[in-house]
Amino acid sequence: MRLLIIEDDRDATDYLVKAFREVGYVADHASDGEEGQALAMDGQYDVLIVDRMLPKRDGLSIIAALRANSVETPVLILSALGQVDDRVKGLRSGGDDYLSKPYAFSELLARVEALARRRGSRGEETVYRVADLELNRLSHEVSRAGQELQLQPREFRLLEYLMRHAGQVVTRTMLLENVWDYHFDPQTNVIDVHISRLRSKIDKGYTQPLLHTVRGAGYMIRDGAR
Amino acid sequence: MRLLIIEDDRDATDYLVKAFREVGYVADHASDGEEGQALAMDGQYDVLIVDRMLPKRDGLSIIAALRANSVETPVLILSALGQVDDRVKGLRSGGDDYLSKPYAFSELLARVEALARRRGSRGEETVYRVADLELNRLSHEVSRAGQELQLQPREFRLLEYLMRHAGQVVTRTMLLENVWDYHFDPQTNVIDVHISRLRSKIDKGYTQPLLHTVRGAGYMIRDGAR
DNA sequence: ATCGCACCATGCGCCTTCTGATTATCGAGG
DNA sequence: CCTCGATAATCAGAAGGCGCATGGTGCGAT
Repeated sequence: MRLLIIEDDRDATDYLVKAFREVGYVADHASDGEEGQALAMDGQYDVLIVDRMLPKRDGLSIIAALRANSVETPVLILSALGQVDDRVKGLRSGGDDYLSKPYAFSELLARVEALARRRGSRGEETVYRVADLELNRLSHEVSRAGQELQLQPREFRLLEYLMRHAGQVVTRTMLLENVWDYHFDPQTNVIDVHISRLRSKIDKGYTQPLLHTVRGAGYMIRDGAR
Repeated sequence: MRLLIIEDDRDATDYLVKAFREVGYVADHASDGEEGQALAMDGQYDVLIVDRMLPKRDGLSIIAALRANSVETPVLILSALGQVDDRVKGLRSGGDDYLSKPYAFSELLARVEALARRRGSRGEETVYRVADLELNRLSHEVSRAGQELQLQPREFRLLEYLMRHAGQVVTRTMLLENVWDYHFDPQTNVIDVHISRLRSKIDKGYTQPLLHTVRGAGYMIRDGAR
């Protein structure tokens, strides 16, 4: 699940990004209305979380602009206490939601998931499975053929991302963005190193390798039969 | 047990939330009908406590909307004295309940528990057990291998929350929200400190540690084969 | 006024992650 | 089929970060 948070309060944003990441969601953020709108315009997000009051361009006008360009990503509006006016009501009828500050993260999470579900985006599995390889996102357990494996945090995120996109080639750039939160090329072989270590844990000793290198493109995890 | 209180009177709400928390229930709240309905729609609660008179959308219409969406969470209606009209009576026959203000909290509690029980909801265990570690939510007693342990209040809440989610990684954000009621990052190591203290009480001197650190993710309690 | 609990700050130690060099593998073209 | 350049894999050392423990401070309760 990909989220975009458009919010100018730095602390609040950091807190949210961290919290969403902890539960395994990818959260980008924008600190003003223009930047946020530009990002959201691609329609690559499952849910947008938008502050009512923003520099450069307020939350409601962003939504209007998106809808005018037929970007139908559901939006959850954050508003200061008691600030919910009639326009917000109007928006809600469009299928979106609002939440007034202060709020509990768990509440926000619940609503975000509700929005995503309503829209039909799958609610995110708790267990990923590829052949006899299993990853449990709640307990952070990973096993192959029933054998428990010990992964490091980064390796876990890496595998989680790969398994979420099982059967698809995952590019290095995708990994940098979503597993490392790098938005630039580190010019090193970080990825290779971790792929190597991960591979030694999940594939070593098994006849059927699951983590495949796609030369020149990236990596892919899948039941190698075929 | 998870409760949702939909009530616009701030003081009354705070009082209830606190009171329920003291007896170990998780109580969310919404201050108007729309917000309440949105929250309740997820069906994540065991019982709803709904004021008759609410801004934006009155209590009965919320219930109607929920039932229309086949959300069958039992509802207890709070109504001003003598306000019990026929429609409310109708609801009662359907298995729900009402209570007129003013009321005693103990009575409210009893009815809420009755509703939860009638529904067959797993009413919430009163004793959590993980391996030889036991926590009694009613008596606030904690013991390991039959040995009574002395916990501080905060430590108790912490352990209670961890044990409720035994076998799952509990993130720092979850702890901040649910054990500390912080909705921001305190930028300190409060959690670490209390985990440390708790650990020294429940794990020190035992060969089998139960409270595990999941580096980069959070903490988890479980019968730690491993 | 005193006690005790919760919180904060600091420093330490270990584990994870990254780096950079080296070796291996791939694939295309001669 | 061999060679060569490019790409990927491996390895081990280093540094940084994260989590842990301890002692100190403040505040609320008794």
